[in-house]
Amino acid sequence: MDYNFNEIEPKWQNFWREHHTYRCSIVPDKPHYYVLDMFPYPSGAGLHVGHPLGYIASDIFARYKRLRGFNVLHPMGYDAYGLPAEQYAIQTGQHPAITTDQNIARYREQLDKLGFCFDWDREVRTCDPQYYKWTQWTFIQLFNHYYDKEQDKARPISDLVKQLEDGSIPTECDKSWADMTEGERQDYLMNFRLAYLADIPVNWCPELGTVLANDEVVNGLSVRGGYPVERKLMRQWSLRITAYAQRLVDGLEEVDWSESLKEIQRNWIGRSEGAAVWFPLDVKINANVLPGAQAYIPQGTPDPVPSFEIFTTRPDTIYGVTFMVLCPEHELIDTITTPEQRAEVQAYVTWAKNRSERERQAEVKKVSGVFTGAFAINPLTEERIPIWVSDYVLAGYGTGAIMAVPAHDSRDFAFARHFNLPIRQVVATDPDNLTDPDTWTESLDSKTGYSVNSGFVSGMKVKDAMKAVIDKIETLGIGHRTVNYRLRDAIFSRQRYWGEPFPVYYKQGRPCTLPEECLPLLLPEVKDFKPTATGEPPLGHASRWAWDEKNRCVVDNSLIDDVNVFPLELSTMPGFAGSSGYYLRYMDPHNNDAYFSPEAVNYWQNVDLYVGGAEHGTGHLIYARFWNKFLYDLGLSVKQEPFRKLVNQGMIQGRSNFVYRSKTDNNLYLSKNIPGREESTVPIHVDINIVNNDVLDIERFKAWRPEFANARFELEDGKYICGWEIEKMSKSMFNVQNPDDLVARYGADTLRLYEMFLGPVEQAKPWDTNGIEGVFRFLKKFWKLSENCSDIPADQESLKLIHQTIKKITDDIERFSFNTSVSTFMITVSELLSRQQVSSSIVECLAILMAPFAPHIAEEVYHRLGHDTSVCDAVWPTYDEKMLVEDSFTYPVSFNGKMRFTLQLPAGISQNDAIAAVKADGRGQKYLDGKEPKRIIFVPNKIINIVV
RNA sequence: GCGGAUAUGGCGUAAUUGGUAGCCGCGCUAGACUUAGGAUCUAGUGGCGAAAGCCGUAACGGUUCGAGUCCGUUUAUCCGCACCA
Repeated sequence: MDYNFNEIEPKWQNFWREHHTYRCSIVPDKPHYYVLDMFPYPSGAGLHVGHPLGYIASDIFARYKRLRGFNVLHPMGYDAYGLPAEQYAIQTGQHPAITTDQNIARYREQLDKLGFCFDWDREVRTCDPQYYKWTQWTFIQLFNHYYDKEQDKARPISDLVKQLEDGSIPTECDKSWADMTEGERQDYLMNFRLAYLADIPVNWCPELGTVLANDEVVNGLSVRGGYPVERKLMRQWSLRITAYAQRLVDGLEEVDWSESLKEIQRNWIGRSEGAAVWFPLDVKINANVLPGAQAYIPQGTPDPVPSFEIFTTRPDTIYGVTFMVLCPEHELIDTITTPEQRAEVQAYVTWAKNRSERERQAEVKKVSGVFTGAFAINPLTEERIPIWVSDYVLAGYGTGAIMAVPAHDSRDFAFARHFNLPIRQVVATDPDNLTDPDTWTESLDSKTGYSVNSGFVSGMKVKDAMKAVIDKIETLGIGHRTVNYRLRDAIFSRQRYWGEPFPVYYKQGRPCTLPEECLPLLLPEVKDFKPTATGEPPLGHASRWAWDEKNRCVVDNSLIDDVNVFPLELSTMPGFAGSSGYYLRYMDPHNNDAYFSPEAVNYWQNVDLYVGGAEHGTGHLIYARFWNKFLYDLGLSVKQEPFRKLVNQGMIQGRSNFVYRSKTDNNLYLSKNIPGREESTVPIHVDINIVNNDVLDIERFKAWRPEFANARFELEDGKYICGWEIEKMSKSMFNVQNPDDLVARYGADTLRLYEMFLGPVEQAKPWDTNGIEGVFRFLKKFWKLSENCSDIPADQESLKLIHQTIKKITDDIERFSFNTSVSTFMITVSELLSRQQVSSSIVECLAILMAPFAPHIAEEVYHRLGHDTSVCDAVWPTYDEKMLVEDSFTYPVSFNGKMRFTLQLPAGISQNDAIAAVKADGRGQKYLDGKEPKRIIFVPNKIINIVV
């Protein structure tokens, strides 16, 4: 009988479904293992062969772990909120929920065909109210907690209020807690809540009446429509992820992730050590009447001095400061600008504030700025330093103000050159050979060398000078050691429809959260998915979107009276909200009383293996770690890090095919290798489905599109050979390979095996359908082997082979080397097939080894060998070291490091005996040429090398 | 610019610890079987050479008895960040 995957695969998929083979539950005394895939956004395009790559790898590992006796949690779900469905709704009126359901159904169908061992009883969808109830719940907790820097953890905001009330901590502003009104107190607390409202600059497009993401804006115009976009401050929810910056850096030490991904996260968080230094202003006014300036009391002076704070990573260069720079948003600007400079400064600030992020980034090299007319005093040298404003200083980092040391910072250098400001060298690699900085073409940014022209630190190494200057600054009380992070708080509001509604209503303009018992707050129906005419988010269209505080329910907007009934928040949460905690929900997905039960989280602990794309390095993987750490502080999750081991599957690129159309004759196509083809033709993408091994199916090509119907061809050897190139897999390049087609032609087992055979999981690699025949042939061979085996005891040779195979496959799976596993299977099966007879015990063992990779055929073979339980519940075979011992070894014999011939010798041979054997061998005599070896390197069971 | 990764036949790749470079598969060549082959099987397949042999893991240099593997310099490609003081 032939290998009939069409019959086998649906049969076992049904069996697994009916027997709930992949359902899992807590088994207290059984070791557990949690294998997770990053859940997909169900796009309308369905899966292409690139998507399942990671799922196949994790499926193999999950099945392997189960065979090794672990209780395996391997769930799947959908990241179902998102923009494409909403965009589609705007265009067609189709409700995103319907589109999403359809896409999920299609995804599920495609996934089911591949034979994954997901426990679908645990499926979650981020748009399901029973799921997003907990997303909203977490938001409320974030709102109701602050970060206690002393205890280094989140604590209830009520604890902070208590401390403010009893005066154990003072307020960080002019007014005391007791003097504040209730409203002022709420505003004050907003500075501490982990979810908080703040005015954030956004890309506002008046014409579209909506907020646009950075990549929806190009050159100050909207991508859609090309309308002008302006920067506008809008009140947005943010998450105070920066409070966790240090813990997010530290946590990377304890996870098993690729070094490159850890590095991406470290860079993103951007920890840098340095000093905060107060620079006094050269003005003779009281600090209290200088908005933006703060008073500090220098040692020895009783009077407070108005001053501003800067951050620097190079305190050692403080003697080289020749100007100061404030960011355009700095609140000191208005205060200190002199009347003569006012007009110019105001014009610059307005211009700078209106530039989009993108414009700013595009013109990084362009220097711009303006002098305020004001001066600061260098606290160490007492020099008067001019204060400038420039947008190369960023508002969101440090204090938005810097000391500029043009000799040793390339940005300051460019600025100084542009505005003709002095450049003073204070660091030199060779202090005895100083050159004139005016002749420099670039600054000396390196931290190696010695301080020069730097008062008491002159002559010190840079590293020592840094420490010395900070110590001095701290002694003088004008600054301190500090750490800054590049990481920004995460903006959590989206002016969109298809996302989680905030469980928030506004009482006299101040946010209140819904009672937890009232969750979920359901996403309301709207008649239009676009922003409202007044520029409000789509939820502004909802007529029933008000909160009745008394009756604790959503009511009609007409009832809003600001006494009992209040307006609800109109923004929705971003995509990363729902994906930040889904791995925890999988542990206990049907719990209606809690996010997840303590029993569940105490059993499963964390994700042991997480598989997904590296593109989430600075998004999801940071947010999820933050989310988890917050839940950890709350005592809910039990591990600081959610994902212990992480594997990034590489992208599968497309392999495009081209035909070559003559430049002079639109109906003439030249085969690839025809001389002169390159100059006389243009390449045109051709659908890879009508090309086989780069040979074009001419009839199908003519039928493909009307413009090719009358095509004529110049062939080579009677064939039309197409060109090819590796590109991104995309519809427009006609190089998308749909897995369904391949499953129909070869079966899921073949596809699974082939995707793994392609190369290392982590590596990016091109898809080439041509090779799939090889693994298909292999499965057919394995099938044949299973049919030809007989119930006889296994011979020694076969036992040795199968034990070698067990060892190799086990090692390979443990180190995620699935491509080499497939090749091992091929070798073993070919070898067994060449035998006269094969014991069915050998085949059974092989079936178990193959079960993680090709579960359908393995299940079929396993049952045919007489089992009536699933191969999933078999026991992973173990190998016996004794079976692997060889009694001889084929030595490569080298002379002067060059391998000359091989010699089979007994395994335990001594060096002397081995050399004697070489000398006795005719070939050995030839290379020795009568001479005595100068040196002999003999590594048992490795190599013999003779130096003559 | 900064950070990270990668580079091996016509193609995807293998060589886990410094020890026979090219396993396995595709493709290609020849042959067998066949009415036929886009089925199956057998043999061959890094380059040069008639052979002996020589050369060969992006390039150059180094360490070593021995380097794809370690070190240095360079080049190319990919990814991330990008005025973060």
